[in-house]
Amino acid sequence: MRDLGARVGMKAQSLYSYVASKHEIYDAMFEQGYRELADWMSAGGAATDARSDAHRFFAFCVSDPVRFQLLFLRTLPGFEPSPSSYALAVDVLETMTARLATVGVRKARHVDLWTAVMTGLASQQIANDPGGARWERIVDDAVDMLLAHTGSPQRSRPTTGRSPR
Amino acid sequence: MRDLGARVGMKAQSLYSYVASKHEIYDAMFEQGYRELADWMSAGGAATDARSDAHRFFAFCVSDPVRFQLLFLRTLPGFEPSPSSYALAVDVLETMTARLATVGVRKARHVDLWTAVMTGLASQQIANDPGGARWERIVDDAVDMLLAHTGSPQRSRPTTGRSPR
DNA sequence: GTCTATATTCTGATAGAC
DNA sequence: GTCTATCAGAATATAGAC
Repeated sequence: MRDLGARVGMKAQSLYSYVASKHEIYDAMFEQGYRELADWMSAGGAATDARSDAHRFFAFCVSDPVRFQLLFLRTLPGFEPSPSSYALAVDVLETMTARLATVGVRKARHVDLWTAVMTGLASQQIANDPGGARWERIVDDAVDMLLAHTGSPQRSRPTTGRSPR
Repeated sequence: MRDLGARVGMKAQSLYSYVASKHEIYDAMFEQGYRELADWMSAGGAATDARSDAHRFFAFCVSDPVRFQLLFLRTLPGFEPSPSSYALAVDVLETMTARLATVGVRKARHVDLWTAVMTGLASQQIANDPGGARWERIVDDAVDMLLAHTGSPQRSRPTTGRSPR
């Protein structure tokens, strides 16, 4: 609270004129994070290319490790999003599920697999090669693998000429 | 430190007869965690079945979320493992890489892809379905997908009769 | 709308008695 | 080897002056 106050030119105590508690701030950040995700993904245009979508999501994750931790790792001690914030998160994730359906991913288990793979790539990048690109470089690889396994047959191997190995 | 002291029947201050600082404890836990991982994986016998290896690793991760966070997420503020602990971690991970080579995964980028997928599955399980099995259920699926993409041709589709869809 | 003052509790850590 | 006593500072939060 002191750090935050300093950042906005206030004493920590003055922040309590605006929010009731520290967790209320976490909750607002959680909600804002998911709104940013929705904006970020829709800014990429219609979901037609699985690779570019994956790169957009990956970039969103690694561009703000703290936000990534808040939205996807949920490791903040004692924090749980409020029902309304959680509902927003579910809503945004459903929109992303719809984008996946566009490239032929329709089964719930396959959507779960996509989220696990993409967040896994991002978390390893953040944890083990911050500032680098070691896991970013295999995003394309991962997308091809996922599409081959989960996508509709006709879109599972787009002819981009960049297939790995 | 007070909680820890209480757990071992001591005042927090007495712990400082054994360790110099809290971070020294973190470091010991980090080292112990990787030793446990090495023991856990080797207890599964020789690495011949990618699926059972994957399930072993997944179980190791979700069986202790705090340890998982310490070893693979690295989100503890201010903590970095000591050089010797880090060296141990690298060593254990190399042993796991050797296990992967057994099932035909030899390229460094493919090893990175495996770790990202497996830790991704575990972190999603821990964060979004603690105590459940939503992501555990797709471990087999993920292994088949990974092997098809990264394994040696002859082992990429083991005839277990459980291949998904 | 922001401040000072303060309450309360907790944090990691040290000194020194027994 | 563990204790009591204590420290210095940080945490979240409230009350009330200006």
